[in-house]
Amino acid sequence: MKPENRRAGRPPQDAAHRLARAHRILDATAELVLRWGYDKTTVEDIARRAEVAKGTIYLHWKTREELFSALLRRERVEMITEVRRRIEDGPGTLHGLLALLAAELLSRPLTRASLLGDSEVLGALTRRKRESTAAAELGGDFQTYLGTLREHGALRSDLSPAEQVTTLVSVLYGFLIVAQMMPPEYRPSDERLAELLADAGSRALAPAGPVPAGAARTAARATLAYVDAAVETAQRKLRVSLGTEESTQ
Amino acid sequence: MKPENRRAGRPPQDAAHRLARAHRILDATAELVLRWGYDKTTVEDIARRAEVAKGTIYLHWKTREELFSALLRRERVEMITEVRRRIEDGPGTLHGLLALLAAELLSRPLTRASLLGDSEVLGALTRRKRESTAAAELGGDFQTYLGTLREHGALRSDLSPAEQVTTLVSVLYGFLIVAQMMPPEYRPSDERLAELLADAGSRALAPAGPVPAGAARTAARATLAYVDAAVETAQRKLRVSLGTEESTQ
DNA sequence: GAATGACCGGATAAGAACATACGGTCAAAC
DNA sequence: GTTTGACCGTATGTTCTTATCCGGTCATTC
Repeated sequence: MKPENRRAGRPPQDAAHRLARAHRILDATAELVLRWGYDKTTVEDIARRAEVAKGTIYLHWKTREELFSALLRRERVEMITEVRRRIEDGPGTLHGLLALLAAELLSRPLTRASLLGDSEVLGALTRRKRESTAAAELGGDFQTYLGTLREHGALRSDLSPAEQVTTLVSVLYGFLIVAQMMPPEYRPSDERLAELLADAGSRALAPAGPVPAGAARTAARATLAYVDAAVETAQRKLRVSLGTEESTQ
Repeated sequence: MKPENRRAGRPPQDAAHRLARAHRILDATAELVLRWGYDKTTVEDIARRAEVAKGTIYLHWKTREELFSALLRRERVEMITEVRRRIEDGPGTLHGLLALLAAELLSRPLTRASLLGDSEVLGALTRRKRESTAAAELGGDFQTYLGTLREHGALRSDLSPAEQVTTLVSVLYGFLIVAQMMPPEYRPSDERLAELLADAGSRALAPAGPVPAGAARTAARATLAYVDAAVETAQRKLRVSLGTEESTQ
């Protein structure tokens, strides 16, 4: 309506520009959500901060919710990629993997909030579908990973695969939630917490007898393979959320 | 006002009758809270069901909240007493203690709700003072118990006492909360869950090397002593809540 | 004294009427 | 074809007012 539109339309915008713009929008979203929380962050706020029109956001995502889903998925990619990068320095054990995962989870407010169902930050988004939560998105590959470790004697064999997953998830959640509830003066540092968590988790699944020769090497390979797969999965889901790739289902 | 009072006043009521009546009121409270939840259960409902007048309840407790506190404390006494009874059949290990505690917690709706902060059942009571929650009421003795085990080589010594408590509390919470979140078809049975929990908890604190000779016997004695102390503590707090004993502080 | 239940007042809910905000659309501008 | 932002309808607050409820008290009864 207004004739003095600053600049409507024009440069056809190639794919690279489109992608950069999507990330700019996600940057703005992350910043505002961390400051005000999901409930109080409006699409218009985001548009203003990303310096695009509101309608432009809807050229990328069909609904507000899909926008936030993309944000969480991008965070998840960053997290698991960082784990992938740092795991090469370590021994490639379950213990090491848990410690890295915990440390990364603790240092990323959005991912942590999404995992813990922190309604302070994520508001109504928390109460939504639990299926597509971080646990579920990375959980599928995880069970097969544990299965591999078990087959090679790197894990105890008297728990079913499902029970092993339950055990690890419980330990993970337990430490994160309890730490959050503790008064700060009693709370261990994030590094120490990651260590305690990894310790408890790996001990819970440690094999009864001595580890077979060569199991360490096999385990390290399986761990790396799992993390690689998890990175791949996370990236694929992110590409779907960014419209870079069609959803295959 | 009404002249046709069924029967006001009379039998001076000795202490035994008083106590029996207090328990009748608590019975009624438990039943109604389990059915309707804390928020929806009124003092008048309770009075009606316990067949006393509303004012009579205030002869026992100064406020509604103190009444519920008494209820939770009574539950806690029953729980820990049952643990005390059943632990004599077992080996008196930390593993055995955890398994019994978990099993009892899982089978007692009110205690479980109070521990998990289940606002479905306990409503506003959940959001109140976290200090006097089950964890805190039994936690003091617990840390000294773990200290004893550690001194005798029955626990690893590379975690501080506080870290040991944090670890066990995290494992306990984690299993209970995660189980509650799982879809029922994946959830292990309560017995199995208690077993997994006890396994994870005891392994997390297991000593590095072999257990010193005689440590098992010492540990069993310490475990029994702890449970006895916990029973004693719980009973004392209950007596305070029932007006049987003055609060000493 | 002991027990009762009518009664009190503050808190909370229910309802109505109104205002605002926000997710999502689309005709117009380039 | 791309981008925009005014516009739409609904969902969500806000501000009153009114009604009900319920924790706690206490004069009355035995």
